[in-house]
Amino acid sequence: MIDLPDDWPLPGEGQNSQTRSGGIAARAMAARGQQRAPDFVAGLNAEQRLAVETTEGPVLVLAGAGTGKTRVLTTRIAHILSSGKAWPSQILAVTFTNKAAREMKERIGLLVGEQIEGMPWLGTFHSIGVKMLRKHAELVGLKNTFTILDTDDQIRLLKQVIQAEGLDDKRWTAKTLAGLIDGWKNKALGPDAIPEGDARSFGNGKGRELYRAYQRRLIELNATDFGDLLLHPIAIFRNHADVLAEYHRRFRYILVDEYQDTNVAQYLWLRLLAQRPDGSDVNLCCVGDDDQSIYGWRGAEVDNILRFEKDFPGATVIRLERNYRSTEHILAAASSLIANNESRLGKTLFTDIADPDAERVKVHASWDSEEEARAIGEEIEALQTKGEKLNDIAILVRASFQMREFEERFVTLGLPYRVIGGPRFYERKEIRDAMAYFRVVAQPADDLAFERIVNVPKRGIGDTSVRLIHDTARARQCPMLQAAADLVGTDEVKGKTRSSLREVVENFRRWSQALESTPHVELAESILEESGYIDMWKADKSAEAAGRLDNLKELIEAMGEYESLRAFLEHVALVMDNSDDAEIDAVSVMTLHSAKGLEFDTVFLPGMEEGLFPHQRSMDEGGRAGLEEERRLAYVGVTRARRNLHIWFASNRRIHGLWQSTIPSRFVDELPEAHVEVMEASNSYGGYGAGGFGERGGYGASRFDRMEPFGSSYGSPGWQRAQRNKNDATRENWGGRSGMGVSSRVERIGYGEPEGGRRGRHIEGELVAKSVTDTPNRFSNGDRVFHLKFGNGTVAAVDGNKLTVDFDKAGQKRVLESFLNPPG
DNA sequence: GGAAAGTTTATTTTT
DNA sequence: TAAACTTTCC
Repeated sequence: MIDLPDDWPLPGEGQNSQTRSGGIAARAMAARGQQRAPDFVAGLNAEQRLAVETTEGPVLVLAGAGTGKTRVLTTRIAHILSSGKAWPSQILAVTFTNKAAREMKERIGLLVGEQIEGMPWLGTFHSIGVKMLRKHAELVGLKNTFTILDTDDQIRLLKQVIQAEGLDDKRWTAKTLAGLIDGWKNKALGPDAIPEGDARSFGNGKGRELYRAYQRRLIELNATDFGDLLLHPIAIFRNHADVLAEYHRRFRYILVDEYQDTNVAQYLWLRLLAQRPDGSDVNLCCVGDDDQSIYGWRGAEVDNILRFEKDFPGATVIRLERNYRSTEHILAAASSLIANNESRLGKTLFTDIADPDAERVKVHASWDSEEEARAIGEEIEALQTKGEKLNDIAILVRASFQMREFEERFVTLGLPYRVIGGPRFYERKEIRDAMAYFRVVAQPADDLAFERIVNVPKRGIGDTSVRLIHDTARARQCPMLQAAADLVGTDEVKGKTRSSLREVVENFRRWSQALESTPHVELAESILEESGYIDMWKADKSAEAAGRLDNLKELIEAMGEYESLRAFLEHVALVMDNSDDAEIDAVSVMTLHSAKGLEFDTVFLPGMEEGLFPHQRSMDEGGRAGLEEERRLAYVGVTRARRNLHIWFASNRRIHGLWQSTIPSRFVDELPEAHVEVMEASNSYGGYGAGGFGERGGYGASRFDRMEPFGSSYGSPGWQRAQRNKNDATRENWGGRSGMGVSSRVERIGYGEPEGGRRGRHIEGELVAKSVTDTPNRFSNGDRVFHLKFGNGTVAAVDGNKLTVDFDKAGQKRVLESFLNPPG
């Protein structure tokens, strides 16, 4: 990926456009025999077909959920290629995520006949930005070896900048400033362009200076942050007409996926590329869904999509409303929900597939979040028994703290699940440390990386010495590595520190030399060995150490797939994907945000309560717009389901450690009654309100207490349900798993009393424990054991039927004996 | 340099 | 409540 001089004439592509041979387009045509226009559009509906065939002029495709958006996008590209309208290298296709880019590549490959490598300009905004910036880096004062900093580096750098300004970095945190700068960059504002008010609001009015100093430091470090990957190209386009003209000449078609998620910077970047000065604009096609815009808080401007027709006069707007994913009930639920939003272009999904057996959307109430998790767990087990694939089931939550309860439940049930989202591989400490070593080798000016690892492992180069190196470097305007090398020759550092530093400097010199000659995987291994980094973890006897060493091994292995160390570093900076192993059949648990673009047969939406969903904070901070974004998020959730949708709300939920009583989300009441089935509690007693236990004494006032029920809520499913269950709470049987029933009852009663919640919880643990204690312990200290979720481990302590186990991978956990087996 | 005690703060996340 | 982060103390 490191700059090739030029990449558009592809191997096999002739100069003469009449005699194409070997290119993708040509291959596609050949594959189709003599037919001029391959029949890609055959299986498309009229609107999709229009979206594919309207290749000229600005086009906005409003593609509702499940209407074949990706299919349109990929077919459109295939169509452009096969009809000879453009070479692969003349098409710019941008996505937001690497996953989407990858998927598009694959699908175009399938359409066109072969895995294509010929779409050099298909990628994420950022990866295309990097590509452009590597080519023209010097125009903004960078070298083309520049490093891409991630959020962590960014914050560390900002901290230094704040301190250098003589500000208190407690009062003015780097994190806050990072947020501000990100916001400015999303709007494409440089230090000189930010509003005065913004500039004054931070750091005793020094906001602007800090931003400026940060940008200066980035250039000195030969580094960019994510925002710069778009802002630098924008600056280049604006200041160097010749460069922009080159891209104008190159691109004939521009396609943008998820247009509703673009921010101002991305919009400007696109517009610069799409609008030629002579008015013969590049053909722009944006695909998106205003109803699925859920990233406003991250700078996305729904307005971009709402304004499209004004921005690009004469635009063709095509609506895709025919849904191929969900049942009519689910679509009706989605439509009725989203109809409550004001700012939208307006679409209504429909399906032609009549399914008389289709189940209505099911609304369930539960007493609290724990019961919610338990009941959903049971429902999933029932589905499993019926032969449903766990892979086709998902639990989508508003906030990640909700996931824990499900996880705990699933571990107990031994139900395989996978959490999507969560901490990424490349964010782990050991990986970042290793990467820091590699970064210094690849780019010696990377002071942030250098600082990170000069004293890792500990070599006696403490804060004082690091500061000295830092200050020396700043004074001489040279990289810290250089400054360190100079200092070694002086008396400014002494003793052990001096010899350690000499070794570090010497090591980096040697590794840098080896960079061009040694295979990069081999080099990486020696770096980690010779630096003592591997030994550091080998010597560490904490639970995680073994796992960290494994991760390092994995890192080195992953490296082998890239052609050079630099290519690998770039991959890590830009493609922080989580690989999910689809081979295992497991329930997916994830946030609604990460569910966008996915679909499942059965979807559970727990936590449908005012304050959680819609989230209180969105409403407080975003007002009406905030609420509408929450509703779009709910819409995204609903439209993920193909056949079954289960909506849950609990009457009580623990928020910041305090039990709060909650009321059903207004979104529940916005569902159409005809398509909803309010579920009776068959084996549990849900219900709204603490009414069954008399007054809500003991909990303290909930902030939801003051809220009025919404609209005509009394006739609504949520409310009816609530009324019915009000008084059932103490009666019903708990038909759960053996041993648990009793405990639940105890717990439930416990909740009725002030502070009973905690006690109930505790009691449950005890009871569960007792119910299985009859069998004598099968394991004792030091035994090797296997756990379905945590893998192999060694028993560290036995306490009744609860064992403390040091798992090789997962660390120390307390688990029930019954979930342990002998290894092997 | 590290353990212990105290303090703070609790959406959503990609690149 | 509980996890992350800071400060304090040896």
